[in-house]
Amino acid sequence: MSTQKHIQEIRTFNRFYTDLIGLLDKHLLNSDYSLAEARILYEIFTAKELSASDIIYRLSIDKGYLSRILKKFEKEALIARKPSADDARVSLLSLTDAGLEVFNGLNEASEKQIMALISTMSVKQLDALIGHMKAITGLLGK
Amino acid sequence: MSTQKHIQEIRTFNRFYTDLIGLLDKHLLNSDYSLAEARILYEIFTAKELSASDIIYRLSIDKGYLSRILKKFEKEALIARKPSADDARVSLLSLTDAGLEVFNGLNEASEKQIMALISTMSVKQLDALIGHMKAITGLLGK
DNA sequence: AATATTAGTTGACAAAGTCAACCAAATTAT
DNA sequence: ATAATTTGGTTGACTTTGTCAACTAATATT
Repeated sequence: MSTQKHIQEIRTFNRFYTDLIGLLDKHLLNSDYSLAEARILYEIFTAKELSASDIIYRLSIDKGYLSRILKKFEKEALIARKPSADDARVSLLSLTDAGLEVFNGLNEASEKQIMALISTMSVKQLDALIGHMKAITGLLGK
Repeated sequence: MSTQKHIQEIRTFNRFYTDLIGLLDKHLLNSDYSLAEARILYEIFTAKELSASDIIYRLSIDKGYLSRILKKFEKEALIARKPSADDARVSLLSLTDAGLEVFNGLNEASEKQIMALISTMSVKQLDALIGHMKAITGLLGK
């Protein structure tokens, strides 16, 4: 692959996901949740039960910030905290039914944003994007 | 495609790009530029010459915020403003050599972040991701 | 020529995120 | 066992990021 072409692919890819971020930010703005909040809900959903520290580790988020977001989530009844049997300092977090509903709503909205973005791209651009992902995969020997 | 599988793909995809956003945010944090700033540089790079209004239109960014960022860019000599011949209210923006250098640096750093993320994914996950993009493309009749 | 629109700047503010100090529980060293 | 250190989490004070409305100057509309 020529360097020139490679640079072009990087730009295509960067362009794609920065646009995606823009769209995502916008749709989250219309929702009542920030990107950080959406990511936190995702972590809790995926793990079923985890501690605040786990989230800090996975998302590299500030613990003070997280603490406040979790407080808000609890107030909105999106999450439940159960004291850990192993460690009295720790609360185990899980999504409530309301939390799951919010999480699903955010995911569905994301999907729409992705489709909206992809629909603005040409077949050529899409191919370039997929090709670039594959190229990276190849570079990594997978 | 079964609904269950479809939901799973959406989640894979959402997960991928929200993680990407997290990484991107972090690397931008280590740089001296915010995501908004990176996107603005991208626009100016792509268009060669455009007005602040063009950027507002393309990125749906607040004009007050943009105004301040452009002021900062000008102070750092990343951009040049040339009065438009057509409209005396408008300045046409372009990247300086310094601005181009910053833009290239940000792009390169992004690439590293993408590779870092992809390297954590399994072949199966990557296939799912690419498959999902293709599926969306197919749904859109491309 | 009067009126309305548009491009861009600025001030005041709100939201997002960071940092350091702190408390309580757990772990390690002595 | 207990003193010293580390870890999980909360809070207050702060910075950065982003929004909104008011304003000026130039352009477009009637």
